[in-house]
Order: sequence, then structure tokens, then C-alpha cells
Amino acid sequence: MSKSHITIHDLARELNISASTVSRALHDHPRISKATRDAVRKVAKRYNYQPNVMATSLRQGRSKTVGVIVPRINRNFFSNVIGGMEKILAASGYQLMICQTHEKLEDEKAALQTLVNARVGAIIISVSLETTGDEHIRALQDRGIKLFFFDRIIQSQGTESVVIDDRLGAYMNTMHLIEEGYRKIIHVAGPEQITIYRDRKRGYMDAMAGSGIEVLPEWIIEKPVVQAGGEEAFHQAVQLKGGVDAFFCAGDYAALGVMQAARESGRKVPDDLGVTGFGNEPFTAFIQPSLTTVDQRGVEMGKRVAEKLIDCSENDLQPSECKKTVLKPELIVRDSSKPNR
Amino acid sequence: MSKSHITIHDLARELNISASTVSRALHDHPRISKATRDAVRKVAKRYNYQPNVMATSLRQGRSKTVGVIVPRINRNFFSNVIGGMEKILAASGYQLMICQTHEKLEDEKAALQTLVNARVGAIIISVSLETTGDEHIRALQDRGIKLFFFDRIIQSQGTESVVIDDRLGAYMNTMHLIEEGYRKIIHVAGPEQITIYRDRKRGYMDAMAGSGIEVLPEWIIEKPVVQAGGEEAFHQAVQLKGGVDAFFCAGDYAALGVMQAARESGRKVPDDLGVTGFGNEPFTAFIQPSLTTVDQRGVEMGKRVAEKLIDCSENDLQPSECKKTVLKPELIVRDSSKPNR
DNA sequence: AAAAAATGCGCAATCGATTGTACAAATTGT
DNA sequence: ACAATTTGTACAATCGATTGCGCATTTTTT
Repeated sequence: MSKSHITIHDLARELNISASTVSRALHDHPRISKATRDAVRKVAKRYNYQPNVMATSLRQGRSKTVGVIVPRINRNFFSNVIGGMEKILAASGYQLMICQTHEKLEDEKAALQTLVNARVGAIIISVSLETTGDEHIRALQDRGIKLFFFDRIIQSQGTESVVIDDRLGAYMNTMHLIEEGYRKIIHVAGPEQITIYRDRKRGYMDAMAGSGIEVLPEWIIEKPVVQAGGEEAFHQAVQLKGGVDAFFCAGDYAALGVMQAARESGRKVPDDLGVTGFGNEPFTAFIQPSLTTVDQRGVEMGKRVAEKLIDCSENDLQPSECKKTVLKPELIVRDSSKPNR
Repeated sequence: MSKSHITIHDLARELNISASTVSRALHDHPRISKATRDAVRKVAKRYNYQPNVMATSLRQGRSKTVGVIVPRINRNFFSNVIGGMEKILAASGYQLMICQTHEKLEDEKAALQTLVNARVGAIIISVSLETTGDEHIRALQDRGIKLFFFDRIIQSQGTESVVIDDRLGAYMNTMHLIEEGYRKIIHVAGPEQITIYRDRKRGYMDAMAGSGIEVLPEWIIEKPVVQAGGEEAFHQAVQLKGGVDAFFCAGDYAALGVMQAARESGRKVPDDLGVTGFGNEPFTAFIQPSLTTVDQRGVEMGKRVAEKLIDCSENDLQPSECKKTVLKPELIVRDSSKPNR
């Protein structure tokens, strides 16, 4: 590791040629002779030449930095996704610039501005809960910034996205409850304006309808998908005249709330009450009883978005040619949904 | 938001002055008159001028990018720390470049090389479990890259670091067990070469010695601090002739392993056996019984390192003037350590 | 009032990589 | 053998911000 960085000029001097030739040689320019090209390559390797990213970015007006916007970096799912992206992108010389929105539209706008100032070439985003419109995001496309969504997406012209099949995940989850003998299944739903929660509700409806079970409107309880939301949902549900067999919650924390409220009310999970969640948060494996849930394949999702991004960038594809990738979720069956009969 | 970016030349043209004057005005150069300075400021604000980071970095030979190296981004503690750093650094216009080592020295070296190539001005690192020496890290200092450690540190000339007082945390943790009446307390320790685990062991020893309890050598069981390690430690400990009252584990996952092994062996926590962990992983609050543990104050730690970094950078302090910051850990008392008598 | 110092600003070079244009040499075609 | 191409390189400008130096103009000093 030498003290200062090697530049193309150093290589040029060494070879008694011009810097432009060195640059072209390293980029396989057709007008450079094979002899020169090989010579340059060799010296570059010998000196461990690493191009100066800033110079390149400045010249190109665009950096190899990828902006990433997530609600919170320390949510297990998001940090998994970021981990997956990092793995793929780092290998291709991209760097990540990570911003958090804390679920606030205001922060999301600020993050976008920051990324624009940083001249990122692409942005990967999972929108905040407050985000409904897409004007602030569309503005990026004027700047030629490529846009990729994951998980919480906005269907927008000229963007790519990667999601899991939330509907299928919810369907499998609900079907599992039905197969285990539960019938009066409550769905603790998330905010209707978020795609993923809408899809999860649909999957639930599909499963119920497909099994010939009529879903009463009161069975769908929309709450914030946090612990307190789950508790509220439980208390609300037990008031229902017809009784309750199980809860399919749109999020693991809500399921946790349901389980805790159930325990306090003396109802045993899974024998008196089935409970399932969504997300496969780490704690779901450790609680008693362990929670049946759906894995969102965060790492895989991150890798996929990253690959799309690299593909689009290297081949300079326009986002209009891009589309939506849907990953298969995985149902993780644990104890909370398997009554001992 | 206009189509293309505003440069100092645009401002210069607007004001009929030279770009250099604009640059100097924006940097409060003493040789620029107040009148010009104010005029420039005003126009810059009007056009929402944002300096081109790449140009600045290129000229300066150093970017406002901060390299961050952690074992895994999706470990709760680390993502908390990163979240904290991001909050502070983003506000001052720094960007993060995050790398993972997956606890491998090899990856750590690769990450360092990547960051050097990216011309980062500073690196914040929590070393991998495999890391013992500091040669690969010292090499950075020749390059003028400022170095900051957190949590898993290497005491090295000319670096700053932020840690929690692991010894105190372990002390409080152990004292709490003693106060609750446990006496034969096993310590499930982590790898001896890692500072934090050494300190946690010391805290345990302090508490025991201070309470007049003799620690038998077999009471200290060194294992990887994962679930399986905890299980092994449990089985090893129950063989001991004198019997066992409690386990203080150097990590939450190890504690989880102990609790699960205990359940399988029919020993009730906390009445038959006290268990405590270290780390305050989210799951510790949800398991049954909930786990007493020590919070590592990840977010706070991230903020502190970030502040140090900003301080050192803005005032151009040399790392030699730098030191170690120690945060107070917080003991979180839950059910796993409070026997009902 | 002349000399010395301070003030205010512009010119041009620089950071490192890229690229349009130009120009010479080598190759091809007729 | 001479023109028309093709091939291989070099020059110089460019991206945007910064900064040493120099040249006026103004202010201070003696």
C-alpha cells in the first residue's frame, strides 16, 4: 500500500504514452492497439491502479453511489434488505448512501433532496407509511435518476420494483389456519393505503372465500401493526358475539400483542386460539409459543433489487423497460397455530 | 427543482463577478468585502445553490464520506449504532459508506481497501471477532484517514473510541443476581481476545469478589455467545458437583440457549435458576420469562462516535489528541432474575 | 505627500478521468 | 505508385470548486 494514489498520469509517464491513451486502453477503446492495451493493463495491475471515483463522477456528472431510503435502518427486515443489497452492489463497485424516513413524508422528501445533491445515479426506496402520492418521487426522473422500489412500492411509470407476493403469503398463512381447524379467523389488518397491507387482506379473503367461510365485516380489524394495535384488536375481537378461533395478523408485532393480551385473558395459544403473524421477525422463533409467520425474504429482496439496478445501469436501460419482480414468500409454521387435539 | 445543478459559475455570471470570488465569499474568506459576500449569499440562496460534492472532494483529495465497518449490518446492536450515526452525520452533510465483515478478518481487510479507494476521510469500525492485530488498520493512518472505534475496539495510538462500560454493566448485572439471592453464579463468557468479553468477565469477578463469593474456575465457561453456546454451557454447568443457582451470560443469545436448555431439563427460570444476558436484543422483552439484560445504548453510541468524528474533522484535530469515551450501560431488570419467594 | 500596508478581486492552474478532434503512420484499394 | 481508408496516439478542453499569485485600488503610516 503506497503512500499516495496512482493516477493514469503516473501510468502514462511510466509507459511514455499519454494519459488519454491509458484511459482508453483501460476502457477497451477500439482504436487502441492490442500491444498498448496489454502493456497498460500490466502496468496498471503492477501498480495496483484504482481509478479516482471522484474524478470519474465529476466528469460523468453522475456517481456510482446508490441512494437507499428506508423507514428505519434498525428494523430487522430493512437491515436484512440492506445487507443483501450491500453484498451485491459492493462487489460491483457501487456504494450505498443510506437514509431513514422514520415513516415521515417530510423526512422522505429531505432524504430525496440529499440524494439529489449527492448526484446519486439511482435510488432504491421503500416508502414511508405517510407516503401516498408520488410527485416528490417522480421529480427525480427529470434528473435522470433511476428509481427502484422494494416492498412498499408505488406503481409508477418507468420504475422497477421487487416485492414478495404478499397476497400469496397471506393466503398460505390463512389456509394453514383453516387446515388446522380454525374457522372464525380475525384479520388484524394494516393501513389500507399501503399496498402490502391491502394485498395481505386480499390473500386472507381469498383463502376464506376459497374455503367457503363467510367473512363477517367485523372480522377485519384495521390497526397499526404494532404490539398495542394487536392488543386492542384482541380486546375488540373477543366482544364479538359469534366468538373467535384465531387471529391472522398483518405484522408480527401485532401478533405479539394479540398473544400477550390472550395470555392475560387466560386464553391459551394455540389450543384456545390460533395466532399467526407476518414478517418472521427474529423474536417470533423465541417466544412461547413460537409464532407461525411468513418470511419476507429480505436478504433475497435486497439482492434482487441490486441486481436489477446493476443490470439497468450497466446496459443503460431506460426504466420504462422495467417491471415488477415478485418473490415467493415462505410460510414458517411454528407452535402458535398448531392446536394439540 | 430545476433541471440541472447550479454552479458557482452560474452565480458568478449572475453577479458579474468571478467564480473565485463566489467561492471565497461562500467560505468567508477575509479578503472579500462584506457587501460582495452578502450579495453572493443572497443569490446562492435564491438559486438554492448546492456545491458539487464530487468537485470539492476531487480538489480536496478527500471526501465527506465516512466509511463504516461492522460485522453485520442486520444485528440489532449494529443497526442501532448505524442509525444513530446516520442521524448526526447526515445533518452535517456527511454520507456513510457501510461495509460488513461477517466476522472475518479477510472481509475486514477488503472493506478497508474499498474505503481507501473511495477516498473516505474517516473510518468508523467495530472489529470482527477474528481481528487481533492492528497492522492492517494502522496502515490507514499513513493515508491521513482518521480512525474511530466503537464497542469492539483496538487500543491504538491516535484513534478515538466509544464504548460502554462493559465491566460496569457486567458488575451491575451480577450484583443484581447476588442481591436476588443467587450465589452459585455461572458466567458464560465470550472469546477472551475480545476486549468487551474480557471486561464483562472482569465485572463479574468484581461483583463476586466484592460480595465475598468465591468463584470456582469451572464457573467460568467460555463459549461462542450464540444460542448453541448457551445450551452447551448449561449442560456443562449442571454436571458441576456443587450445583448451580444462576447464569450470567455475556450475550443475549447465549442466555436464550441457557433458558431453552433449562426448560428442556425441567428447571424453572427464575425460581430454580436465574438467567441474565447482555445486549438487550429486542427478543429479550418478549420471551417467557422476559430476560434481564444490559442495554448497550447503541443509538447513543452511534451518535457519540459521529459527534467525535465531526468534531475532529471540522477542527482538524489530530487523532493523537483523541481518547476513549465510556458510556454508562443500563441494567434492564426483567423476570428471568427475580424469583418469587 | 510619498511610501508602506491593507483590501478586494480576477486569472489561471489544479485535482484525475474522459472524450472530441486532429494528425501522423500504416494499410488497403485501384 | 498514388489516393483513400484505417489505425494508433496525442492535445486540449471539460466537469466544478479551490487557491496561490498578481494587480489594482484604497487606507494607513511617517
